[in-house]
Amino acid sequence: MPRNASTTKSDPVLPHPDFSRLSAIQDALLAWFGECGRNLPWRHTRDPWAILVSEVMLQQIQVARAIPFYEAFLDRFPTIQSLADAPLADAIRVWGDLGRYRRIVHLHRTARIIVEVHGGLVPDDEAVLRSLPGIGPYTAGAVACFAYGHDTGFIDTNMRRVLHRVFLGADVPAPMVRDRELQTLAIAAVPSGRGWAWNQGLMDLGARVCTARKPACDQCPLGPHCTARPTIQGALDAAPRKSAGATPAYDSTNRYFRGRILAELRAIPPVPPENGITMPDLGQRVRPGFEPTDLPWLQEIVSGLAKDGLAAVAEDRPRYDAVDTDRPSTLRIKLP
DNA sequence: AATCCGGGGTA
DNA sequence: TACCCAGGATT
Repeated sequence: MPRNASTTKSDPVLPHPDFSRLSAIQDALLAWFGECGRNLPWRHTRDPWAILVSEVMLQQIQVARAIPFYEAFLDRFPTIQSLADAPLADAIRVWGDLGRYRRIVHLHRTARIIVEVHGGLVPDDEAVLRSLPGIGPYTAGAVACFAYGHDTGFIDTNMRRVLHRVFLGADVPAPMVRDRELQTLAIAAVPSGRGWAWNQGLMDLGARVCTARKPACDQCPLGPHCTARPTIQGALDAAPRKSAGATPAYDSTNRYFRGRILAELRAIPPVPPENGITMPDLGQRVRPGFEPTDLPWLQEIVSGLAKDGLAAVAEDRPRYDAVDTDRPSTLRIKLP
């Protein structure tokens, strides 16, 4: 594969990927996947909408955790139209406490764009997919392959590790391998006509055999063909330690309180006369011992949520407040 | 290039 | 505790 010849001067020169046994590797992985592949809900459908929902949910969220959320979300929003028609607040409620809440805002926007611009059909072109909110190189490739059967290549954290080890070896430092180069490799490795099973199999192998910490090389169907196998243990032992300082307790982080605040906002009934919650009330609900001096801290986090499109801030005025100038305006927070 | 985003599982 | 997980947007 003439990959190095096409790289620019600024790119590091990588060892030539070993494709000499590509055919045997393809056969071995496809056979293993047929026998040992995971049984996952989104593998029983080719509905592009269901595939898109699954891929967005699975971005940095573990498979086992995503499954119940996937079922519940599609039960409530079985079609693109149903999500596009729904208020964002409904979508946020159905997303529940899955986390990564900006993604439901992006998915909601994407559903509306697909309805308004693409005739309600999920695009099958990766470049078009990448132009949609919340869809990057991985998700675009996954939708093109898993929904439309395109023989395309893409990389997630599992596939990156497997392709790196099998074709480049353990001696190539991970930082040297750029995403674009590895994606080029991924595309070149896809067996013609078998892209769906190949890419699903790569992910399963990375999740169950070729794991980050303890790869089970003796049980790996690609073991005899793997470039990294002879040196993988030494490379893992020599892996540099990353951490520099103590990580703060999670329940003191911005992230934790974003989740807590959104849980409170979701719990507010979506029907009148409920109209959000005041800042002091919100503070007392999300943080024990909340005091008025903590209001700026809370305001900061709420502003961040509002900037992400996850919260709306409205002034709650009495009906004839034009004459009531002494009354301080009260901010009420709710879902957008 | 670095940081942020949630939360749960694991060694 | 620190790392890991079917990434992407923002600055």
